[in-house]
Amino acid sequence: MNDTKKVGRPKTFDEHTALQAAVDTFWVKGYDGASMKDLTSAMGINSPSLYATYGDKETLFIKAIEHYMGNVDCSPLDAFENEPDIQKAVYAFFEAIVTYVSEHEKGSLGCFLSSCVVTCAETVEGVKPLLQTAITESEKRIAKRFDQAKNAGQLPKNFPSKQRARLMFDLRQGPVFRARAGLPAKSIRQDMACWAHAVLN
Amino acid sequence: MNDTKKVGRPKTFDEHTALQAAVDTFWVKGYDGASMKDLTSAMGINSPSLYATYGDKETLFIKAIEHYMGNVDCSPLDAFENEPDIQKAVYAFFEAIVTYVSEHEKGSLGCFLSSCVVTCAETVEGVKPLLQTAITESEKRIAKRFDQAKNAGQLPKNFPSKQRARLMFDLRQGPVFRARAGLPAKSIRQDMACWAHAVLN
DNA sequence: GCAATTTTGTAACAAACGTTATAATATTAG
DNA sequence: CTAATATTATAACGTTTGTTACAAAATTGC
Repeated sequence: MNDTKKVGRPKTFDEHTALQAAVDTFWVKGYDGASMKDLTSAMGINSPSLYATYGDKETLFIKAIEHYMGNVDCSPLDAFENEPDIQKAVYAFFEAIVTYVSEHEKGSLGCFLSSCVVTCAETVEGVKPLLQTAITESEKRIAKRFDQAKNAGQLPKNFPSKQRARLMFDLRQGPVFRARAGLPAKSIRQDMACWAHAVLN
Repeated sequence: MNDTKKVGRPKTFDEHTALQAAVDTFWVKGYDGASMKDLTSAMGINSPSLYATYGDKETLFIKAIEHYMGNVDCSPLDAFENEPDIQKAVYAFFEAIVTYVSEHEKGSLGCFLSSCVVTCAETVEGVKPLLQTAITESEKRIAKRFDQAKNAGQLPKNFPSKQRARLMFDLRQGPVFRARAGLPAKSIRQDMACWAHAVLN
């Protein structure tokens, strides 16, 4: 699609890779806590390149959120969707949550949206709508999987898919908070079987 | 206790009131997003008074957290502890949560600890231990109330108080996140009866 | 009333902030 | 090879940041 030959010096960095580095930087330091110097260093580019490619800091932040929402694999949701047995799928979801929030490759803890972006919901324009979209989209994905299980006879026909999807989403925020607070993964994991049980019964 | 007469010009502000204003400012703007000018304006004092009374910004932030943990009434926990019937108490807890996270008097949304402080857990020294204490203390208060209900015969003798306390705490983080994202209180409230049911059964 | 003491308001400080002008560099079109 | 163009790197811009001297103001003890 975008293979039209362009005149001029070619970019020396990959836009998506650099944007991912921005996500990781914001994730650890927060929007206001991450300086442009922090960002350019982590992204491996100079500020003029950053401004030309992504706009100012606020625009970069919005794009980082959109990148996270659209391109980053959410391993807990993936685990939930890919496990055929619904009982095991719910458990796999919570199991994956613990790993996701406490053992992220870049060392950042918790969840980018609920441990970092959330703070500037009231101060950075455009953040709130994105958060709301992230919430509702996640819930839809979960509810869809429940409906599939209902059709497959794995769940009773009156199983309230949407409500249990919201329950699963809300339960998820607990481990996220605990991990960000520095509580060890082991202590968080102890409850996940119980949480899965609460969702299914 | 501290009624020893002191020489010198008397303070023109109340330490606790000003500290509460600092909490509210941090709550809305975050640690890095709140400037010293924001803080002094909200607290109604000049920077030299602030530094003399509370120390630098980081120390003020820690003291604000401690003030919030120790002096601010947590209406959801209060509602939970004061309602004699345990079933109603759990429901009252979640009911109070919705009001607390979406209708705070100063306009700040969510929870100070899980919507604001959490972001700088990795960057501001001393924050993580405080968050961990807040989590475990909350769980202890909830578990204690469950034990009382068990002794009063309102709950079965094998009711897992500590685990359900953690469940209640984790469930709480969902509404906190939703409210901070700007979702209306009405949409959050719809699930609270179900969440209470999940805790009790 | 005078000295001692503590807090106040103003104003300044260096450092760091987000952002951009400028010029050198690396590519393509003709 | 030359002209045109897009991206790079350096360095600077004016603000805002957190923090602190300084002197005026308000109290107590003698």
